[in-house]
Amino acid sequence: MQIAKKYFSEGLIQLTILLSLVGVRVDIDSYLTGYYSPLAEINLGPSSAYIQTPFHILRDTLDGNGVHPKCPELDYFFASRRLLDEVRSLGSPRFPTQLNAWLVHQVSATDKAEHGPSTSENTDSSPGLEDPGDEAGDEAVRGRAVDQTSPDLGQGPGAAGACVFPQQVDETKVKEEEEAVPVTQLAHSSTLEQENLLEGNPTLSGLVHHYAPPPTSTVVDWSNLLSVTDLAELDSLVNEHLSELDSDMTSAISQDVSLHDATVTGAGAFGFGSGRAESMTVAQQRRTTRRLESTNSTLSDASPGMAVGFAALPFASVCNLTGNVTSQSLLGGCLDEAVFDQINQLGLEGLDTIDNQLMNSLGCVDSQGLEDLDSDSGLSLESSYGAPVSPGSSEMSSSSSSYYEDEGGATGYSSDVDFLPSKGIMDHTTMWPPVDLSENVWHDHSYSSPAFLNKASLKLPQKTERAFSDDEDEDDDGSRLDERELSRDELRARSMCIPFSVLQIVNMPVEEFMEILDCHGFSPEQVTLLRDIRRRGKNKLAAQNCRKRKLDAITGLQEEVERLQAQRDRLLREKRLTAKTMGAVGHQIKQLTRDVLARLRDDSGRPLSPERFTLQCGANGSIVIQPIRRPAVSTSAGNKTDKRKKGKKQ
DNA sequence: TTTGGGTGTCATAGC
DNA sequence: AGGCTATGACACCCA
Repeated sequence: MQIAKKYFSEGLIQLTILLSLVGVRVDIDSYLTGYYSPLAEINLGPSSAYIQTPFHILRDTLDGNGVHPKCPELDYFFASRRLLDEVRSLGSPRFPTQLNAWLVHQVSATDKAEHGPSTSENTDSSPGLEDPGDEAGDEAVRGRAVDQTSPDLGQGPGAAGACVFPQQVDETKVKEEEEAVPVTQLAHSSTLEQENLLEGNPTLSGLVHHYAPPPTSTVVDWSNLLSVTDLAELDSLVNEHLSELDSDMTSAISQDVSLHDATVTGAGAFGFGSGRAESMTVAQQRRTTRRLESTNSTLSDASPGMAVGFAALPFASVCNLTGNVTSQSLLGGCLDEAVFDQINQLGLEGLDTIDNQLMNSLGCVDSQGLEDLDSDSGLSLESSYGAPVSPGSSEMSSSSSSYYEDEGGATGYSSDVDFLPSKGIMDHTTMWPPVDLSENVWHDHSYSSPAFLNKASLKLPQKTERAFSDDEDEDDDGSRLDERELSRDELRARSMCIPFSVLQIVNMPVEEFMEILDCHGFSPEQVTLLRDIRRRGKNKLAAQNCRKRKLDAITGLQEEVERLQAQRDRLLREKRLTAKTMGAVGHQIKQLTRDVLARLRDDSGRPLSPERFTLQCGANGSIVIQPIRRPAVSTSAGNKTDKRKKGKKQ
């Protein structure tokens, strides 16, 4: 046996070198020499191989081949990188693979002498695995497992037995913490070696691939799945709930089989990888393909019917529906309803996201509206309507000369001439200063169109034209045009001998307006008219502004509605896809759980019944085998409680 | 004749 | 207290 171990060790090293040279990640030293759990790698941040080393990029490029494959840092990197690839390729908990290796370890440590063939051999029902080549491969795995086992591994989980039941938790807890990482590494290493050995060995690879259907389309779709880009949010969410799950794992009764390699790392890997998933190279896709095949190989080696490959097919096919798959489909780290709770909370998060986006979008509208509301200027027509300055603005009011500008005031509809000037009154127009007569901008509907600034394009109400045409047919065209443009207030002002235009009255500062009222000796009627003209003029502009803002708000809301509808449709599609994916993952997890439990043995050597036990995964990677609580127990307890309550009532 | 949009004006609230 | 702004409501005009 020592010769066989030595043979396999040396051969493994050589094979590792060869595989590394051709780009296949094989890491033995990382698990034999150091504590480099992927969780620690992630937590350590820059020290993490996944983060710090650029080899994961260089490795996939031609330039990356320049890195020596036996570089120690590369080994560390390959350890985490391989784990990430495994998780990425599987998209589900890796515990079958790891537990498979763990069982190998168990057999090699304790039960080999008693049971002879390894557990994997016992569980192998595939006829192909009965092939001598497979026996050799299995033996190789066993040999490596034994060979790589450090002295303290003999006291590891294998020595502790297949299952650690609750009463053994206290005794083994400390030991588990100390030995979890090495055991995990051993498990991973052995499993990986098995995979890589299968890949590197044509015979074994062919055998395994015989049982692991590697549909190319599925693999490619899986790669597409990994190129999902909308996973960051889900990853963060899942990470949070993984920590919550960790706190809930109060009854750890099994060995730490480092499922966190698949769970936490998986979440972290997708969290990190989602951002750059789009840039996944062809080499990565090929590697992913190879990983998936090797994963299938491993599980097919154990139980073809329960192989992950079969279970992953619907999952991958579901994920094939679109590339926009949420990360729940890729997590698979939680084995219980927490996954679906995360999905549920994902929906809430999504709603929150929608709400936030909606609020942000509405906030823009509101802010704009508030800006308008808070604006001292009642007019914001400067940019929209060609009005140079808001007449009602404080800035405008502070400028004593600005109201003489040619401002596009709204034309009052002079058609409603209830105060038509008489001929005598019209004579007062000669008393007006020339500047007033030259300012025909009163009637300018520049609010609606800047073109109204052009007098030639003025469009006067027919009624106005008709009204003035009755009185001023004999006037020349120029003066008649001026009269046509007079608003009702302008006519009133003229009739009241007020030597100011409406525009002046409206736009002059309040101080100046008050001074005019006080110093010009106007009669009370004239003062009232001046105040009314000013009030109506300002209110007219305010109404124009108000309507403009209303139209803008309506337009903005319509655009917002369209955008939200599109977003809603997209989220609904994602929701449906996520539900399908999670259903497939749940099914897969159930299958894998049954597979794992079928491989485990209790103290009497009988396989654990899936009906009696279940697997729970903690955020720290620990796998807990928990007995299923019978509903009848709780029911009976509930009945007892009810009886007690009834007794108390009686 | 009806209808919808545009506009001015009034009333009112709030600043 | 008075002015200003915003806005709803109303009336009118017009295509």
